[in-house]
Amino acid sequence: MRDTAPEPALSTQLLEWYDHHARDLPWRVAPADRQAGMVPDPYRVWLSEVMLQQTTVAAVRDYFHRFTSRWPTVQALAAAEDADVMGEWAGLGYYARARNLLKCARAVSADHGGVFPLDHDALLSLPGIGPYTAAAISAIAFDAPEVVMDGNVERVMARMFDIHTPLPDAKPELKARAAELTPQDRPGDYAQAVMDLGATICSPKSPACGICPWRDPCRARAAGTAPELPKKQPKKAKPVRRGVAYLAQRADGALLLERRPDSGLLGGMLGWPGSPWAESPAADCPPFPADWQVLPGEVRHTFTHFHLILTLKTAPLPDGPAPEGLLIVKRHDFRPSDLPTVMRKAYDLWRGGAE
DNA sequence: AAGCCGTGGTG
DNA sequence: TCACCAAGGCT
Repeated sequence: MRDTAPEPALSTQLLEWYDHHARDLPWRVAPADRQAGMVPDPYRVWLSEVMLQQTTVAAVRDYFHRFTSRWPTVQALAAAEDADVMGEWAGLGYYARARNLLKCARAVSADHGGVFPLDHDALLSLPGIGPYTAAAISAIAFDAPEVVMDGNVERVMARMFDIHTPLPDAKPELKARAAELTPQDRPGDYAQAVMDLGATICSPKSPACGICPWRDPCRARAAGTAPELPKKQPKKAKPVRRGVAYLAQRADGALLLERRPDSGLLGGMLGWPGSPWAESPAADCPPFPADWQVLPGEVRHTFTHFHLILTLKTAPLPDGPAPEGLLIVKRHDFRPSDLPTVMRKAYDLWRGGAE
């Protein structure tokens, strides 16, 4: 079957390019080392792939180092406290990934003896591991000939075969094309090679077709359509929402925070108590009665599907127990780096004004 | 099964 | 400034 593949040489051309141009990434085994018999650690492959979901290599690097330094194995991660993992993930975004990361580590630890399963369907059933990540782990960690489909591969395939069908309708055809090119030999390196190609040369805006290892066979390059592919459905405009956040500090420096519910926006993360975020003017619903002072300035932040303008109010926090559902965090237990970015911006604006 | 879910870099 | 974009998964 592989012998009748229409373009048997293409994967080889790409692998030759990868052998010389593979990026040096902390979770990666270099092609020369891999061919010398070195094997990637599935834990590191899994952790990196989850972090890389919808996230750039540049943003992931430091997080990956901190996580692997603090939790070197999946068992160590499985034994971690929820709040510690959410705190380490703070700033990276898509916080459901962190919650599922812990669930997955605990499932691997409890149900699979601390070893990531080789079986593709077993991987797919784990929390936070979908079609892409299951294929990526199988290919990269186990060198299995899985078809790895992500945004890079979709773009590269759309250009290689000059496919103008808009996403997501084009997905089945793009996957079929990708499957035709996936080799039996070195599928793990091949998967990383296509993604490296998409991230460095076959980039979204201005692809560097002149130095592309696939410039000759690429149909979009020949047609001059590469920069406009893949076509995508237009996206909705983002509405503006407004809200109020309340920053209260006790004389000894302790702060009033909340642990957000596990589901929904910023689920499971620390944050300042506040009003709901709505398109109508922000309601005023302070966590306790006080003479709340409006802070000069405002916090602006853009989420996936709306812009947020946040007004900050401050008041002294009285002694005594925390209001219902809220959390008093002592000065020395509070780390701004535990906060998701919008909450960090609020803290920075407040502290900046205090100095 | 479309909508929800973060963030930082880029042009 | 602002829309677009990234090694997607869940519901």
